[in-house]
Amino acid sequence: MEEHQRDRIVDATIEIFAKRGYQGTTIDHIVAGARVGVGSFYALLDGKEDCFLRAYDRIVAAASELIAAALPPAAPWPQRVRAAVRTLLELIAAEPLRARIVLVEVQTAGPIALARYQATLDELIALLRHGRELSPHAAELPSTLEEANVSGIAWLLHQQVVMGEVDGIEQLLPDLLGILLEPYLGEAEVQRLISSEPAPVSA
Amino acid sequence: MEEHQRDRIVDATIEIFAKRGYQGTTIDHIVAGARVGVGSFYALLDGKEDCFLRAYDRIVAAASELIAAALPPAAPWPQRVRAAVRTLLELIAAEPLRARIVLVEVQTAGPIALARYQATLDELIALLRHGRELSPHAAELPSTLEEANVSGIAWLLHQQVVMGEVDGIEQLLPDLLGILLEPYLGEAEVQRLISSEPAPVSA
Amino acid sequence: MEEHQRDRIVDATIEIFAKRGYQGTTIDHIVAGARVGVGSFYALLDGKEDCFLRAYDRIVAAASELIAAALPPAAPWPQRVRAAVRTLLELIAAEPLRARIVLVEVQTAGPIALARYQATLDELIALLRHGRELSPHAAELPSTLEEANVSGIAWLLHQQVVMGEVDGIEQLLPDLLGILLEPYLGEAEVQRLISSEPAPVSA
Amino acid sequence: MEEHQRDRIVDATIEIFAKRGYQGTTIDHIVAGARVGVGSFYALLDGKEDCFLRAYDRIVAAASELIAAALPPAAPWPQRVRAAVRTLLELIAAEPLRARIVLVEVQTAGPIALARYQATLDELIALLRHGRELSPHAAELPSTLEEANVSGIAWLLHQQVVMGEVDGIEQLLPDLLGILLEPYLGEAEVQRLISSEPAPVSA
DNA sequence: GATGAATGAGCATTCATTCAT
DNA sequence: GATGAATGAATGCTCATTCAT
Repeated sequence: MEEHQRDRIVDATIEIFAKRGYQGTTIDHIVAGARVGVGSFYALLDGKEDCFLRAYDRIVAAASELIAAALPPAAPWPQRVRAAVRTLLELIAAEPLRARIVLVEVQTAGPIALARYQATLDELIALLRHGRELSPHAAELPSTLEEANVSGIAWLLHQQVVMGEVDGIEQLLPDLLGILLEPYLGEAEVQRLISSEPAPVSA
Repeated sequence: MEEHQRDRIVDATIEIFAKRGYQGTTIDHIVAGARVGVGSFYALLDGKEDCFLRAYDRIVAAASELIAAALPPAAPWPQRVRAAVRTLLELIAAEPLRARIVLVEVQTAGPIALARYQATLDELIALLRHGRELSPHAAELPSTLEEANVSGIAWLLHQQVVMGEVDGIEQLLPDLLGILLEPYLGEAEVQRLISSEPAPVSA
Repeated sequence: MEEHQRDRIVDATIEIFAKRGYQGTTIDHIVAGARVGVGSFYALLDGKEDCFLRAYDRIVAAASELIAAALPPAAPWPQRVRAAVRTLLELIAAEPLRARIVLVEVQTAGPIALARYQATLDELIALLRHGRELSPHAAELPSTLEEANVSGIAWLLHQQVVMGEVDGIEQLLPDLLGILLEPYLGEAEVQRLISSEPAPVSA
Repeated sequence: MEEHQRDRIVDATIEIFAKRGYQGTTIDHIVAGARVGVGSFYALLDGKEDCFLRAYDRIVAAASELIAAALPPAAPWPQRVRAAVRTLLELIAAEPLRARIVLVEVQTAGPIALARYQATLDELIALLRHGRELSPHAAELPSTLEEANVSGIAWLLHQQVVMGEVDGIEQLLPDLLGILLEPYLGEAEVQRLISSEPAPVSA
C-alpha cells in the first residue's frame, strides 16, 4: 500500500524532473504534480534526491526488463547486442522524458546520482566485455575500450536528447553497432551483421 | 587594470569551484576566497555563472596553448596526436583542480556551460577527424566514430577525476591512443607507435 | 482560512506602512509586525507592493461602506453630500493611520498605486458630477471642475494628514461643502445648507 | 567655478530623474549622465536628495522668471492671471521633462521634497488670494478655497503629465481660468475674459 | 495516515558612500 | 581637484523541511 503510493509519486515526478530539470524542480512542483501532501511526500521519501534516485532506478529497471525481453534467446551474441541497442533506441524515441532523466538530468543531480549513472554504465561495460570472448586478438585490445565505447555512445545519446533530436534516433543503430562491435568482429563481419538487419520495428 | 582584476578573481574561483562544486559554491565563498568585496565582484562579473564560464574558458585556452606548444612541429599526425594526449594527461595530473572544472563541474553548471563543453569536444572531434585522411577505408567508418571516441575518453577522464585517481593517469596513454587511432591506422601500426613511445615525462 | 490569514497580515501592515512610509517599510518590518514568517508572507502575498495595494483597497472599501451607511436614504442630494463629507472627515479623525495610507503613502508607492488612487478620485468625481443635474447653468461649468475640486480637496486633506493636524479636521466641513457645492447650488443655497447643519457628531 | 560645475550636474540630472523616476535613479546613473566622477559628485552635492531638490528649485525659479516676464505689466489682475496660466501651460508643453520633475517626481522624493512642493503651491495660493480684493463678497468665500483650487489644478496637470498627454495641454486654459477666477469675478465676467482671449501663442 | 500552514536560514544582488591615488 | 575602484550593509525572495491538527 505504502509501497504503491510511493511508486505512484515517483512515477509522477519523472515528467516533472524531465521538464524542469533536477535543479529547477522544487518540492512544491513535485507535490503539486503528484497530487500529494507535503507531509505525505516526506513520510514516504527522504527528499528530492531520494525521489530522483528512485525515479532513475525505476526507469533503468523497466528499460532493462524490456530490453531483456526483446533479446532473441538462442541467437549468437552479436545479434543479441543488435537487438539490445535497437530496443534501447526505440525506448528513447518512445519515451524521451524518461530518457532525459536517465541520460541528462542524472548528471546534474549530485554525486550519488552520478555514481549510480556510472554503475549503470559499468553494467553495460561488463556486458559488452563479453565480446572479447569472440575475438582472437582480445588480449591486444585496450583495457578501457569498453568504457570508452559505452560512455562515448552514452554521450552521443545524451546529445540527441539535450537537443531534442530524438525522433530519428533509431537511425543511429548502424553507427553504434559499428563502434561497439568492430573491435571484436572486425569490420567485414560487422558490415554483414548490419546489412542483414531487418528494418527497425517501430514501437 | 579592470581586466586584470577580473582575471585575478576568476583564477581564484577555480579552486573554489573545484573544491565545493558549482552548485555548492556561493557568492560569499567566492568573494571570501578571492579577497574582494561583493560589490567589486558584481562590478566586474555578471554573477556566478559568468564567473564560472570565464574560468572554464581560461583553463581551456591555457591548456590549448600548452598542448599546441608541446606538439612536435614537423612530425606526422599520429605522433602529434600522441604528444597532444600525453600533454593533456600530464596537465590533468599536474592540475587536478583545473581538470575538475573542465571535465566535471562544467556538466553541472547549467545549459550554457554544457553547451560550451560540447563545443570544446566538437573542436577535438574535428581535429581527430583528420585521421581519416590517413586511412584507406575511411569511408566505411561510422560517421559518429569521432564523437563517440572523444566523448568516451572525456568520460573516462571525468571518472578518474571524480574518483580522485589522477596520479597515475598518464598510464592511460597507450589505451587512449589505441582507442583513438586504431580505426585509422589499424592495430599493428598503433602498437608500433605505442611501443616507440619514450617513457612519459612526469610533470 | 488562507484568506483570513492574508487579511490579518494586510491589516497589520496598515500601521507599519503608515508609520514608516511605503519606501521606508521593509519586508522584515512587515513580518516582524505581523508576527508571521517570511515564507508565509510570500505564500500569501506577492510582495510589498501587492501587500500595500491590498491594504489600500481594504481601507477604501471599508470607508465606502461606512460612508454609504451614513447617508440619509431619502434626503436630497446636497444633504447626502454633506453627510458623506462629514463621515469622511470623521473617519480621518478617527483613524489617522488609515487616512495616511489612503491620502499620503499611496502617492509614493509606485505607479500602480498612483493609478489606483486616481481611480478612487475618479469615482468621487463621477459622484460629484451628479450635482450638475441640479444646476440650471450646468452647461457653462468647466468640464474639469469636478476633477479640480475633488483632487483639490484630496490635497487639502493630504496636507492635514502630513502635518499631523487631524484632530480638528471636522471643522473643514463648511469650507469643503462650499467649494464642492457652490457651483451647482449657488452661494446662498450653500450657506443655508451649511447653517442648517447640526453640530458634527464625534466618532 | 565650483558653482558652475554644480549647476551643470544638477541640470543634467533633470532629464535622468524625469526619465527614470526619483526612486529609480541611482548615483551611477547620475554620474554617467552628467559625465562626472563619483567623487566630484559628492564633493559638490550632498547626495541624491540634495541633487534632486536643487534641480527642483532651479526649474521652479526659471519658470517663475519666465512667467513673470510674460506678465503684461500694467494690465488688470485677471489678465495677469490669464497670462501666467497660459505661460505655465506653454512651459509644460515645451518642457515635459521639467514638468515631470516639478509636478510628479517631487511627490515621491521624500518628505523634504514634498514640503518644498507644498511651499511652491503656497506661493501660488497667496498670489491667487489677491483675487479677493476684487470681489464684493470675498468674506463669504471659504478660507481654503484657494488651496483647493491651486492644488486641484496642480493635480490636473500632474495627471496630464503622468499620462503623457502634454501636447494639447494649452487647451485647458479656459477651464482653469474658469475654476480659478469664477469665485471672484462671477461667471459672466470670466466668460468675457476667456472670450477676449487671443489664440494661444505656441512656444 | 494524511495534510498544508508555517518556518527561517540562506542566497543573489544592489547601491550610496568612502578614500587612496 | 578629480577620479573610480572598493566596500559591505541592507534587501527581497526561495524553498526544503517540520509539526500541529
